[in-house]
Amino acid sequence: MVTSRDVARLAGVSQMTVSRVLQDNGKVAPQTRERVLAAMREAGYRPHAAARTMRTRRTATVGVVVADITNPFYPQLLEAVAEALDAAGQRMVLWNGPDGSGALESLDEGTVDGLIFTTVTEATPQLGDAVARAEPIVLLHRGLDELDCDQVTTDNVAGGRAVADYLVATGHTRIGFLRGPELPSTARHREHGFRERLAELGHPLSEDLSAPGGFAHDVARSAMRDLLDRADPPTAVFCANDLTALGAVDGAVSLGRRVPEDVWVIGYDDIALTAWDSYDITTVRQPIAEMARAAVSRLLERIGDRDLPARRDCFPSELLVRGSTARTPHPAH
Amino acid sequence: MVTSRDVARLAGVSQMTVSRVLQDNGKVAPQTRERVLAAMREAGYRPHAAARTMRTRRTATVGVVVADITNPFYPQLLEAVAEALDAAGQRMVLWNGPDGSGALESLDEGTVDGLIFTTVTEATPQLGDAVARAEPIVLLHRGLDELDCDQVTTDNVAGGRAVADYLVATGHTRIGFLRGPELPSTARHREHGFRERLAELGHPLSEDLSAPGGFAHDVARSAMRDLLDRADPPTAVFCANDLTALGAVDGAVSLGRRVPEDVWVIGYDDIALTAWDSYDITTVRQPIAEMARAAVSRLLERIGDRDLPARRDCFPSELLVRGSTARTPHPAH
DNA sequence: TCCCAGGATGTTTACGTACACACAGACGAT
DNA sequence: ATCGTCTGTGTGTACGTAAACATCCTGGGA
Repeated sequence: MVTSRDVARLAGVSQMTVSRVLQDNGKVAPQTRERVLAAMREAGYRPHAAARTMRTRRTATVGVVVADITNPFYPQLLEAVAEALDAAGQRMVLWNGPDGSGALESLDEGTVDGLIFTTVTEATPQLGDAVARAEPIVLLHRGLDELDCDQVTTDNVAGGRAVADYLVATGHTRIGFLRGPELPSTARHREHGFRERLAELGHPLSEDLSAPGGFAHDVARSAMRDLLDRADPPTAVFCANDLTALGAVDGAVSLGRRVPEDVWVIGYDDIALTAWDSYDITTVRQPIAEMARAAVSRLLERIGDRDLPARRDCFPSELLVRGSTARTPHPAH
Repeated sequence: MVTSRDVARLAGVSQMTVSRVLQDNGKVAPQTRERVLAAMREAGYRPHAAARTMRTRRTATVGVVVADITNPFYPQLLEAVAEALDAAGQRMVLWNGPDGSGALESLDEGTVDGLIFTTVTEATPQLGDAVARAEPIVLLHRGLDELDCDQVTTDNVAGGRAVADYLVATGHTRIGFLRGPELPSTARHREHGFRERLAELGHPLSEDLSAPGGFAHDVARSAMRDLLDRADPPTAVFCANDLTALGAVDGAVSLGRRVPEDVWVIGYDDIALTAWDSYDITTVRQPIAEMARAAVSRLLERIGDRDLPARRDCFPSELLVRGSTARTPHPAH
């Protein structure tokens, strides 16, 4: 292995001067710097990351936690996060799975400088402790009301309300709902806004048309089949997220029902798939790339200064009407 | 920060004894070990990863390179890789993008112990050098014939041949092909097997029914539209991968054509989406989880002993017939 | 009873980098 | 001429862990 000492010897300077050239901030005479750079190239020198980390307490690495990478929403989010991190010269360690404890351990071991959680469901003691110690942690996409830390989310309540407005305005009265899991803030807020606005408009959500859709395709598919098999099925179904909406459409398709002729379907997230011809699903768009960039820059700020006050960024969302709803007049029931 | 020295002081032993307890291999008396473990818990001790790496030259971290994480195939592969790494106590650093040079640099800086490339397209000098230095590198999914390193792939030639057999046996004569990019071994081998077998069976692929489908949905969609808009369109189209097949189906749907009544579509990879009702696409299955496990265990072996001879694991693949082909009799043309 | 084997534990040091500090030389102000 | 300042560079050391080596102690065999 080639060390900075070897480079120093080759360039006829001290090891410290090599280090200064490396950091590119210290004062080094131009011709000395050139000599050192030449020696580095000649020796094929690469600084040893662990040694640098040892001194600086920085890893240039950020951890990202995702509950389920096979949900197409997360690859889209991850792509944007990865791009922002890459632009900032940071590496990305990925944890897949509902349990973020591995990531928190890594933070304690100094393997990463900070963490982005995209799928928190509750403020575990471990997470609460880390936040209390002012560890650099940003919640992206899903938030936690009770936790005082940086959070980057969208206004899911407003999104839910927008869907309610839309469905009532288009004349629906038998409105179904495939709800998500109980804990994620996204699912809770969407449901809350949806229910609240429906009630305000005089069409409170009928409990027998509300079914657990999970955040999974197969769960949503069978829930949709159950809804459609009733004597008086819903004319429109709002789904907790896009993956659920895809499942709902497939549930309808599996029964020979047509969307939107027999039933309207609305999702949430605007994953790429929903725009494809076979699905063409009305959904609520989140500004994924902007959110990812905001989360990354916020995290890097906090890594630089842990004393910053926690901030909550809430991005707007937008209803995108596609073929699963408006392109056909709503069937009268 | 709590160090092993603090723990040692608390337990009334030397720092080295703490280190021995940590490694769990050295000889430590049971009651001493208990005392040390108690002190660790009391102090909330976490070993400092960088310091350990400094001494052991091991990071317990593996890098994974993926060209495009939004292609649903890769999240499925990544999920399996992540699970296998997690089970082995390894962290995963992810690089998204066609360029793996960042990962190779990380290897040089000692940030990762080894690399898994899932989407190599060519043996760049950088990659060749790393392999020549016996760096732990495994190619997963896509291979490189000319590179002497560990590779875990499927028999894409056999897969291509199986599709040719199937289409000819079911009576197709006007067979279309949406080819993938030129470089990836998967695309090349599938095409080679497909062409070869078609020729053997007396139905060589007609060049005017072969179109560039890329490995992207939108490219495939418009290529399919072009094919179907011809005076004498194909009765079946084989696509370079599933994402391409999804695009092909959507291209057909966008023209009001029906699958399989108007045209058959076959993909490759068996991503979860292809089994969903709205697509229901015949495809060639790869044993994704097994491959991921093989790649991980192979990489860890090589990290342990760089002198192992390079090995190539080639897994079998299997044609899965679904609704995009066989469920309806092939229309006579 | 003595000695030695072998297990348990301690001491010293090195991994490669960057920080704190020291110091030499150049140059301008007094 | 003297002093102080500033720039460029070198010296010593510390980060936290684990390897190598040293040392202590216990117990069993002669």
